[in-house]
Amino acid sequence: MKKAHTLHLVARKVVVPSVPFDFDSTFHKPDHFTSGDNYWEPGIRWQTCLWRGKTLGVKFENKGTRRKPKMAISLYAESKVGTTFADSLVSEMRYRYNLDLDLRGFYKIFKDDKILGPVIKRWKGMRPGHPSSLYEYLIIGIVLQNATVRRSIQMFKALLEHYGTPLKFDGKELRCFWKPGALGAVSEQILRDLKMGYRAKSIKKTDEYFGKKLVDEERIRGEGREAQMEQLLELYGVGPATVWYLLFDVFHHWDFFNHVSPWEQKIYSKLFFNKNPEHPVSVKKLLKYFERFGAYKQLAVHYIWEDLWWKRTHEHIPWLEKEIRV
DNA sequence: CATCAGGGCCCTG
DNA sequence: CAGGGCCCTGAT
Repeated sequence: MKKAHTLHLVARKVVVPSVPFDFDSTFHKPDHFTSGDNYWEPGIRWQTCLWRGKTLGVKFENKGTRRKPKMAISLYAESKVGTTFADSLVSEMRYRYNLDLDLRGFYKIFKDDKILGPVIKRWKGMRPGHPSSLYEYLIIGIVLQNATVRRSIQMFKALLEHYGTPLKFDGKELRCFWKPGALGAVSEQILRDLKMGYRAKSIKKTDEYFGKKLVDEERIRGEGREAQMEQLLELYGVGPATVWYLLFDVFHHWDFFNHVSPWEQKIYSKLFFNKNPEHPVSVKKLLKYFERFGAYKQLAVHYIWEDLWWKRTHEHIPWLEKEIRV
């Protein structure tokens, strides 16, 4: 087993997110299952981050309130980092967690909506977002494919345990993602032995492609949705389901909703139509229903989705347990 | 015990 | 452009 690298506090920055801001629902998504690269408790999130080739520990702390947001970002590294580096990391986090997102338009339209209104009230200030780079998200997306939650977690943990770097910082020991290309010496068979199944090929190809720096995430961010979609679909192992996740989580499109996977279909059917999983509402009908949320349809469903998962953290929901199979 | 579908995608015909 | 095959796992 690899020995953990000990990191030291090298920078600390204060960040003021846009108003309103809810720290916990932004930095902890109960449906993003724990995998050993992050840890959350109310008011604090620890995570690892591979940024510009460095393996880092990052700690986010809530130092404000919904209406007067303020937070601290502490950076832990093996050796000193420059101001430019620290600033670039903070700016990346602002992007990934949507800390500057203006939600006022969304709230204004839907604050009195029968379904969304109460949810908005509960989660006012929650941002969508995802901690991963495009490469990292693709690996996660691949292990999500055609697998139940439990199996996906098992696959991701196996990868992180074998190829991730253990980091020790601020009393936590968490694993950091490997560099794109790091799986070059790992054969497809080895990945199969880690029970990746046929996904092994996609993981290999993705790693090889990103290792050669054939994808410029920054550049793709600057492009329009259609162009982004086209390029993402060209990647081996990426189809409609994965692209739909990517466009929301990595590229922050709130208005795009064209795909519903089978388990989500069952959950939406219950949530929006009170239909049991044995008789789910058709995908077509669900998509049509989401049209009511207009330019915010994906964001709206995210709010309702997260509301459900938070509910699950303090309440047993039998029909949901049956669907997710953690 | 055997069989089968699943948070999809690729590839073949 | 429809559908078979794929890894593994848990449900039946």
